[in-house]
Amino acid sequence: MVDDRKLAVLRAIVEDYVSTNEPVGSKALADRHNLGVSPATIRNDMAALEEQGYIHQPHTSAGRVPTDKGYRLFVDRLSQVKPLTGAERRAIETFLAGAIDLDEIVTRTVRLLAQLTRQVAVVQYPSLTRSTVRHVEIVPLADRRVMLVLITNTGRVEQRVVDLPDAIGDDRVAHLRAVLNASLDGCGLSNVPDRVADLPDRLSAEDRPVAVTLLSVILETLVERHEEKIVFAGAANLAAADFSVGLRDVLEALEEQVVLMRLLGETGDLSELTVRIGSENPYTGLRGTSFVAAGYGAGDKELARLGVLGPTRMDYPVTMGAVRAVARYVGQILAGS
Amino acid sequence: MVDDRKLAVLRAIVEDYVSTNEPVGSKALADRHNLGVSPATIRNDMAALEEQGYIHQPHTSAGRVPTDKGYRLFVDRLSQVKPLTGAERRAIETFLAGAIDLDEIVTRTVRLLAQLTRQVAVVQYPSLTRSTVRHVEIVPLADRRVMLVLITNTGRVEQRVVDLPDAIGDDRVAHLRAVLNASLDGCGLSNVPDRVADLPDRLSAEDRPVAVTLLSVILETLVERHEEKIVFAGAANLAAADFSVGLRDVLEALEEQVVLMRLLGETGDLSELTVRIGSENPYTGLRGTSFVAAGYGAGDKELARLGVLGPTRMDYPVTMGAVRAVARYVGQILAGS
DNA sequence: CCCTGGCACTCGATTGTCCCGAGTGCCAAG
DNA sequence: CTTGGCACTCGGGACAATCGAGTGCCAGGG
Repeated sequence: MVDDRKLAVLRAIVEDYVSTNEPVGSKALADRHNLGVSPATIRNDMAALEEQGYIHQPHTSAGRVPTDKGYRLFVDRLSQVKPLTGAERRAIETFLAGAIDLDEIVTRTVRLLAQLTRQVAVVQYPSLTRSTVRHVEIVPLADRRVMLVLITNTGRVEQRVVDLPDAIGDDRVAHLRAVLNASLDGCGLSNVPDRVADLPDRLSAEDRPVAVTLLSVILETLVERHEEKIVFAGAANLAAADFSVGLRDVLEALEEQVVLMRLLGETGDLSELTVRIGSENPYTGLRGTSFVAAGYGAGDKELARLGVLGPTRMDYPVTMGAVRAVARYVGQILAGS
Repeated sequence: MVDDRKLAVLRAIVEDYVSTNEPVGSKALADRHNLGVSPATIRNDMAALEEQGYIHQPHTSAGRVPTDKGYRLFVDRLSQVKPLTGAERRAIETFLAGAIDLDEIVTRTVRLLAQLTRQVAVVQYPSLTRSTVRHVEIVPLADRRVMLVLITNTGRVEQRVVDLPDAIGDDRVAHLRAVLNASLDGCGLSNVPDRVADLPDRLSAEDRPVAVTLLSVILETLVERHEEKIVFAGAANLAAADFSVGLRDVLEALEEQVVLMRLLGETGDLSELTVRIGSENPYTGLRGTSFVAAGYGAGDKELARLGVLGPTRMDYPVTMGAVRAVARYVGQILAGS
């Protein structure tokens, strides 16, 4: 039914359409790729492919264009991820190595990815929930006001100003700090609630109200900020692609954290690439776009995800190569810092 | 030369063009605005206005369109900033009041402004240089590694991980923390270099190398981060405006921190609105756009600026009203927190 | 002196028509 | 199963005609 030659034809159609952005006809195919058969034969194959929904013709007397299903088959079975050139690898490395803190790592990564793929790059901040507490700091600001700072092993810092029920002296601050750190140091963020459940009971009556307030803020921070921050870059590349229709929708989607969350949300194996094509996307405004995502993390835990959004008609092998490479390098950087 | 009636005509042209987005002719003007004169008279006035460069006709037999110079005159002398409605004010207030930290204030502000004006909003983070140190914190992470946290009176937090030349114990950390806070508390950030110049001399030989390292990082942070962070929102509104040409340039400009810096950069009095129209913009890609900016700050110091970017053909009175109002409210929020 | 109505003119946009060519589907022969 | 031939379809570009909004100018009137 779908023999090898038909697959070869489909591959050729995808490749040509991606590079020319014009519906591709049987003659052009026969010329450009040496398939060893005549245009007429190709026409027959095309008819079969269309019958099965892999390609589609915009109007009679036009060439064929791959459907989402066609791209899917292409990605799954007909293409190989294309590794980056040595020069590109080196560029990534030096560019990312210059980053001094988490913010900058993320910012540089997203720009890098956008530039590399000439599309829109999306990067999620390393997850709080999957990282561990490295340190808790309590900074007195006034008698009844402190700043609470949570530092994680991924270099992320969360801070909140807290108003306390009682005034509190430096010595008690030091004590609470010591207690909190003893309880939480190295603790996975998702385990924090368990770890601190009985903490107030172990404290003096004097310390208890303050501790309760602090703990509730800590827990709140962990929950509220569970919605992870996501940034994007390269919107200008959208305008270059001939996105005439729907550009507005795409821009809107990019500014909606929720939509981005859902885009990235799917869990996949680390170093496994996820490709979402056209109508496979969870959001209506993103029909017509495809999304290539990968998880990244320090060591072997997946901390967060990043990806690239572009027209359905994108160069999948190259894009996938770039995403995979960048994800790996970011992981290395995070592990090394 | 430019008598009152001509100005009225210019005002009418700007208003009509802004609302219809079509070149406006003499007949339409006579109909819609009761200027008390006939179309023929208006034609004469228009000819004069064109002669002086305030308006322009795309082609013979088309209506007139304001030039940048025309808009400039309109903004300077013919329009009044339009205050927001009560409902809008209340919405702003409640929306901004819910923010819990600086990041969220800025994020909410930029979204609010974008939504309010249906254009692209740009907000600069409150300047480090004009704020004061509220607290310096040193957090030991490992023997020879600490995290340095700088908290400012605007709620901004800067943190850096620092590798030290020597191992350092908790007691020495506490000592250094005390010394640094004693020197820097309440100090304007721009005065920090002076304030700490002689600090190493006042320390024991043992503490000196560590202190020097820390101070150099502090100074570095102040200088490097002097390039203030700028965020924007509402890019989708660009697509709605008929920006067919140049959209790409505009998006590129928005992602270039440098360009945004220059856009916002001009100093103006606090609560003074700056309007940059079309070719008055510092960046080529932004011809065709206008920018309305205002400074904001807690109390009477200007801390940073915010603004709105839109097509030259924008509703200036309304936009200016929104920018001014938002700037004031953000100031209040910052002052109150 | 300025305003007004009239009039001829310009020119972009719209509509309709025609034609071309790329590309198809089908069929009969190899 | 492949191939060459052939009739057919249909989008897009070129061209012409028409329409109408808007202008500039001029002569007459307050």
